[in-house]
Amino acid sequence: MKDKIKARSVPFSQTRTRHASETAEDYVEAVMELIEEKGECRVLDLARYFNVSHVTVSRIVKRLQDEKLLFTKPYKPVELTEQGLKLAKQSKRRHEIVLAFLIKLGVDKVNAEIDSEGIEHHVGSKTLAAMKRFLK
Amino acid sequence: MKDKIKARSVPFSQTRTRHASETAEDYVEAVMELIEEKGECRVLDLARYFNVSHVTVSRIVKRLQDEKLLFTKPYKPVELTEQGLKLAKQSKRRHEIVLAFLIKLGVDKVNAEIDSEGIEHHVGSKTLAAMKRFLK
DNA sequence: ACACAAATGTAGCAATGGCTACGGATGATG
DNA sequence: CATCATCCGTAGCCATTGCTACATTTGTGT
Repeated sequence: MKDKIKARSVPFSQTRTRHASETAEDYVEAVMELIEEKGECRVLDLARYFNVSHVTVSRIVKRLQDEKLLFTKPYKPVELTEQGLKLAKQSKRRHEIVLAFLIKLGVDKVNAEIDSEGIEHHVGSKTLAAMKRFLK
Repeated sequence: MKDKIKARSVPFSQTRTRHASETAEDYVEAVMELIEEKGECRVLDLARYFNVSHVTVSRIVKRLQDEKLLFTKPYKPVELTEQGLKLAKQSKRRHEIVLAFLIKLGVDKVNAEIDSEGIEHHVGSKTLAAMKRFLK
């Protein structure tokens, strides 16, 4: 009798689309942070940061270079493009808001840090705005 | 000079671990919902639900069957195991809490639905508890 | 200048989740 | 009971993100 399937595809498509750029956001944010902390960002720094092998990092770095988010040369440090820096600042800000939000909500710091890493990539502008209102 | 890299690997590992089970949670929840709505859950129902091809669905169904979350036979409907049903109920409940939370926070329904799909998989027990407190 | 350790790159494998194209199974209808 | 549309499975492709093992580059120190 062909009951209609609830149109849940939209939320899921959105989620999948965001998945695609999660890595990019995490990486540019990490590069910015590492450059601030150490003056430069090496492949191995990123590998330690994300707890993955340097091979995984260098492949992703290559892809993000194609996407013009960062640039590097063989055996040289990784640097952000203007576009990459912009994305990094945006991501960091959103990350900070989500983290502060969870803490104000009453989550302990450790869990707030863990959950905010996962949550931040799925927070749309409306939800982010609501979190900002809550923080005031 | 070897500045120490902040131990961010823990949050990221957690996030990746959760990624691994996101698909499982989405699928068992969808199967439960479709059985409730239509009496049975076919591969094509899931394909329409997630807006992916039936091939993708049947491969994932096969994997989840190996993981004892659901079971099926060729050309037959998909059903949940006890374990799968338990996970589905858990996921659904968490999903509902996150959704209600976002709405109470002031996010409109459309965006709350979209974001809750992505967020729910990254909400740990502490954060979930905080959301429940907020709902009261 | 050489030698060695650390950093990076390359080759190649696995798992996951997308897809199209094609073929077999099922079930409803004439 | 034959036919046909729908459903589902299989083959085989791609991209992403993991990995180990091995090769190469860099830079430091003797």
